[in-house]
Amino acid sequence: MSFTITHKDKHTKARIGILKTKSGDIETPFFMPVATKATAKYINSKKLQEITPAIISNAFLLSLRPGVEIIRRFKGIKKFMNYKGITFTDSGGFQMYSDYLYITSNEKGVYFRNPISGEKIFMTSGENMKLQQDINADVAMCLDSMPIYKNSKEEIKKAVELTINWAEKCKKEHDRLQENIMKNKKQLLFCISQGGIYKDLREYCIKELAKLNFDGYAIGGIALPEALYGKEMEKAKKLEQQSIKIHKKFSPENKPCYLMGEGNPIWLLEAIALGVDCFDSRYPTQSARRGTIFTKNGKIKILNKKYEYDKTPIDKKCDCFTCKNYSRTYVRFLLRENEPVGKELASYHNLYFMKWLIEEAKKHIKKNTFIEFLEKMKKTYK
RNA sequence: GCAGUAGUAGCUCAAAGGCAGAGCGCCGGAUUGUGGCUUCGGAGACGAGAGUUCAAUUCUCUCUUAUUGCC
Repeated sequence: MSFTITHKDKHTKARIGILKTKSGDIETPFFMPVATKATAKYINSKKLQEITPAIISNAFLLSLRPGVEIIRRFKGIKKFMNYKGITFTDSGGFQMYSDYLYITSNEKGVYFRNPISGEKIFMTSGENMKLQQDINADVAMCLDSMPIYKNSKEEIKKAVELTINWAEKCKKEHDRLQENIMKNKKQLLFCISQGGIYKDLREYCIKELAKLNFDGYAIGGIALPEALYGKEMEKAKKLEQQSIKIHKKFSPENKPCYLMGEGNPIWLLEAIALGVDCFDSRYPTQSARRGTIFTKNGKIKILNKKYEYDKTPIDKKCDCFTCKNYSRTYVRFLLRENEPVGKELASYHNLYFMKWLIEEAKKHIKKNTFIEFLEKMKKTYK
């Protein structure tokens, strides 16, 4: 058993668990920054190790550059980037969201456009498994078909069918590829459910996936609120939570649940309350680079004029490297000047905040006070 | 002193006898399994005066400022 639940909150569905991987154990819940190209932008892997137990990279994009052969010669992404935490790779299914990269797909696989050479690439679900095995992260993700909000229900249903079809093929091929590997050295494989905001499609998709005995069950395609639901954020949140509830209801209780793409601190906590164990997002790092900083009192826009003469740290209550050493004025100036160090300091802080957030959440789950923590954060994190 | 050229947004420049635009800068909002480039809003201007005209920022004249050349 690769996942063990060690504590269940008495008042919500929040829980603490241990996920065993070939690189070691990781306590859930946890948050992974996105390190698409084997680095979180502006944060090197050693710094990353200080502030996050896991990262997720992108197998498809890494296969374009530097190419799988290079990573294979390092025996995998961990040694390639010299990161000692837990690593995940995403298949590249999410890149169907990108008009620039995605061409089309069928039951066998996906056609992508190589943005570097312009050539058309066809990748089967099985080839994707081989690719992720070569990159050798601790956890691989199934190739899934991610529908976008513009799609009709018919199209989303097709995406669900394709996702299930590929998941079956991925599982089979992954089992075959890992066949001769010792049990504690095996790469884990998580599937991803789709279905957009449609309850029946979500239910159908996760029920089918639940039959296949994956190591983890991810929820895909819902954490892009504006793209998915327009500007009605409250409605978006409700729909997201509805999807999570359906997913949880029909997925195995004793397997980790991964909400893909969620990086909004409060929404993330609410997802934990529903029993989600694992998250990833570009949001903290991307926001940091663009001047939105997470603090214990809420998001601030450091580029706003009111911080021009603010000599206090980004977050007075934070003891991260950035907050211990630098003022808002300075970080603001660097970001305005587009200086890489500004992006680094801001990104480091936002990731440190995510680490703090998850650690607090875990403490409260262990004390059965998670619901109070959630309510407090909702009030103070404006 | 004479001759030429130019005065349009904070800056660099457009256009047009009838609603004056852009880029940069400024102010604010978005940002969620990151190819790359972020992106979307907002505020903000016709050097001064007179004349021609239904109508002038535009044409004419005077002044003024800047700039170039010549004496």
